[in-house]
Amino acid sequence: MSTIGYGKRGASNLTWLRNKMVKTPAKKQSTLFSFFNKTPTRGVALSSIKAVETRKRIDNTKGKKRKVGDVVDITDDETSENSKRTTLHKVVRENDSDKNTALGSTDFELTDEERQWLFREALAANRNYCGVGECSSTHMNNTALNSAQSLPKYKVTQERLVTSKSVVALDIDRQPGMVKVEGGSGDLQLTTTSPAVTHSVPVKKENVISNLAEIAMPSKGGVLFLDMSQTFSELEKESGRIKNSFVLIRFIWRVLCESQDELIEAVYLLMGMLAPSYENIALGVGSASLAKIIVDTTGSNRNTFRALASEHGDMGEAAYRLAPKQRSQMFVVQKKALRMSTVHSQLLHLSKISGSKAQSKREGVLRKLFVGSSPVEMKYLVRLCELNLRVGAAPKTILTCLAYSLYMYLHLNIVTEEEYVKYDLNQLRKDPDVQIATQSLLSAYSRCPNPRVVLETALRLKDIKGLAENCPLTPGIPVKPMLGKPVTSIHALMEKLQDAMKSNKFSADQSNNQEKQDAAVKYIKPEEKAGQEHLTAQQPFVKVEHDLHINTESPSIFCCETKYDGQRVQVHRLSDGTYRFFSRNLLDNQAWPDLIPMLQQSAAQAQARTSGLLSDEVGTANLDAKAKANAGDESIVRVSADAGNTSVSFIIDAEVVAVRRNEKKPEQRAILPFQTLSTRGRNNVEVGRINVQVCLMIFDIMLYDDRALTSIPLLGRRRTLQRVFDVIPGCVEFTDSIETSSEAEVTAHYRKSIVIGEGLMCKRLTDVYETGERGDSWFKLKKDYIVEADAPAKAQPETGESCKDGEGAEKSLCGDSLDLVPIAAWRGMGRKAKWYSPYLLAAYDRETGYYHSVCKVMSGFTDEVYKRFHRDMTMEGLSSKPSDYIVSDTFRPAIWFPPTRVWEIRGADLTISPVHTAGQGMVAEDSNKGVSFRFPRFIRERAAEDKAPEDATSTAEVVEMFFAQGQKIDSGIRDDE
DNA sequence: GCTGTCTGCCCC
DNA sequence: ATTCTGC
DNA sequence: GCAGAATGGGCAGACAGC
Repeated sequence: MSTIGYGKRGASNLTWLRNKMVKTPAKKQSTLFSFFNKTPTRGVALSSIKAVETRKRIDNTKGKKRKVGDVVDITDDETSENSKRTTLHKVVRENDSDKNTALGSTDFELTDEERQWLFREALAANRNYCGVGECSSTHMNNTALNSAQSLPKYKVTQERLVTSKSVVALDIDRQPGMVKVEGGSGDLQLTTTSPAVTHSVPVKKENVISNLAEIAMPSKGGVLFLDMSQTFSELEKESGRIKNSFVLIRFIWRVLCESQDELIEAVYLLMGMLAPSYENIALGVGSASLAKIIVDTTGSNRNTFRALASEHGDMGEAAYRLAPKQRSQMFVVQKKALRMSTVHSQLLHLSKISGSKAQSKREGVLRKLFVGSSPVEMKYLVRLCELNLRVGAAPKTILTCLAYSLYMYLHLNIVTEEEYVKYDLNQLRKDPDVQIATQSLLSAYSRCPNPRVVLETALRLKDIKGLAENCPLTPGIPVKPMLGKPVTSIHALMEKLQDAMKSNKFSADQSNNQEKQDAAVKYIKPEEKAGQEHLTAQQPFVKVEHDLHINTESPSIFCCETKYDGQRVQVHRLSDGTYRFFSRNLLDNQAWPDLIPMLQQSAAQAQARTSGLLSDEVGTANLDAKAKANAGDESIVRVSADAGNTSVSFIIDAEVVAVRRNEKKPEQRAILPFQTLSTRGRNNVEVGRINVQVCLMIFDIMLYDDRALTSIPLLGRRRTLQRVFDVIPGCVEFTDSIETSSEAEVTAHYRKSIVIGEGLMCKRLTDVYETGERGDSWFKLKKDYIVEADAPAKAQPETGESCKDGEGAEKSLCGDSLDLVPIAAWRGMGRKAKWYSPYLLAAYDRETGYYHSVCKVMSGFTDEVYKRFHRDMTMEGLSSKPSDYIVSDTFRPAIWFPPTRVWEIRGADLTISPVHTAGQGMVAEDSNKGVSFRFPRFIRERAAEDKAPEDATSTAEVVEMFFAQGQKIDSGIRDDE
């Protein structure tokens, strides 16, 4: 008997065999083949053992005339034992009344080519679409049963099984509920267990496959999803970034050479994406439905799956382990090799499913994919569905590797294996030319985050180094926003800014670059005295002129802006006058139609002001009245348009905040908390029914009138901004900012900013807008980052207590922390699978003696601390929830703890919580809502003698603190004038 | 039509 | 959002 | 210092199920 199934095979075996294969001349491969049959490599072992039993039985039947139902093995040629020729015998029902199954008898041999191919397939382990073999009827039935049962919820009616001895091809066709027999004899009857549907599949003559190669070989070559899955697998095993990047480079290079038509899909999948983010693709498949589908398609059950997923901290791994590995033992199972483009299009298809029964339709699509995949493929299909590959290579790494691969392919013209292996990738890494190419691609992507555009541009131009220039900023396509880096004290901030000045970015090189990149802007290098290391605060150091005639000179080194607690938006106005809004993560954001007339007004006023055309109509426009108009109402647009050309394109960076702006008394106008903003509708927002008013706080401009401003310094961009927009109080404003070089002024602005907003942003005025994230020249300072010792006002006596506001005391300049009791925990996922994560924390109600949950924490623990807590607290663990713990019953932690510890937890704000129970009923009218903690993180464990659980922050204190900050927010009136 | 559950390259 | 880890 | 990973609170929206 020879059976080639598929299954997990040790890498060493696989490699060894593969090498053997490559090095063995074709003639000898038949020998190898039989060796393979008898060698219990993992995954074939089971079949091999059974093969022995089978062979014995066959020996007993020798000499008898074969009848239908007899077992004929695939053995070495019976007539010449030594020749090792392999024959497949097919014995089928002759004389069968059922015409569908009367097939006649066919014997055929494997050609060398076919055998070789089969061998390869077997070696490829999970390229599973080929399994050849036959066995005793008992064995066959069992195997068939197993095979079929491993399909989603099928069971096989045994007595109607195909009668042995045939090459049967099952084409599952990735159709749940559809199993098609393409060859063989008899009926294959499969019954689904849920729902109860029976498929009786007659084996038709026309489906008999006479040429094994025909069925077994993939329709075309190229790089398959299997190859991709194995690449992922390799990445996960290794931790070295460089080593892994070589694996990726090779893979992408292979795709370039062998499957270029699928390159884009491949790159998307590698990046864990399906489309540019601004296309707002969402699969609608989360962990719950994924779990269900995995359970279904592996024929497993919920508890087994859960246990496995929890043990490994990974649903993909659980799927991998549950996926049937012996599926094709007795069949030649042909499933079309899963192609990367198929995976991509099927997943994309998921996102397009909506409406009633959407869930089951999505499950159907996924089932098809899963059933048609091998374990490794399944593992990464699961990960892809989670859009979280976690193989240590996120989009940026992929893009870097893509640049290398493209470089090798396009610039070095490496297109064959021989050429490839000759190349030293380590050498390549150091090549300045390659580095330029890499930077160029990354830069292109950050300005045009659309893999398809970048790739197609590269392939069209056959060039990567010039990619950046050929992927310009485009209104309508979001750019990656600059992000701020947290700093923990004003002192640290000043140091960073000074350091930044020393490593002066204003080298001659850069200014040349800027001139090249942006012809519209002329940058004049600051005059430098010979030998001067860096510029001092006293001298004007930036001067930018461009054709907006903005004179920008400033003695200041940096600017400080209030950081508002709202939502980041990138606003684009296209030259046709349409507006688009993008979120921080570059999603197309439909939530702000009411901003359109405001911006239009602001731009029109500015235009009128600067061109001296300010009309009364524009100047006195009652925006509040107009803002209530529908977005489609052109009144404002028309009025503004009269004032000048307001369809000039722009891209600006801003924060949307919720405001109360329509109050008559100015002191009642206010910026509202983030939680209020978040209650606004998200899509199909109708201007007339908006319940939360918003104000746009603008702070940067990246493009104006189709000219990129990203390469001019912040100072120039700020001046441009102030020129092309007018403030409309409560609607469009600039962030409250100062330009300064003095620590005292920074501190003063910080004090102001933590009242108005959530902190301070500090930026060097010399910095260009570096789309993408690598330029960390923006710093953010928030109250809760600041540690006590570094607080600007050293008003707090050193008590060892956390930095908390005392009653009546002046507000401290550092954030809140709570002393909470860990009462439960879940098991971590991924790299935290060995530990508890997150922990559930509670405050103590001193009146009732109950513990009420406040938040979960997963941040702030080092691995060591995780280890220690896991070790110690497992022993303390309780199997069920103590009755004095008041927590939402939707929480199902893995373990509960007695109240023995107190942890200091730091966070930003206290929020009204629909799930946490501390202060329940005391903070929101007519509701049972409690209080929770935003951005919680673990700081340290308090010594038992220092603080007992009963001394932890009480629920009453939590409520008190909530109201204390609430007052602050409500009274935080903007200084409108 | 109401409620509960799940999802989100969600927003922070 | 925050934070830690490996490179 | 970067890149990656693992998670926090809480909202609207979309479905499923009654």
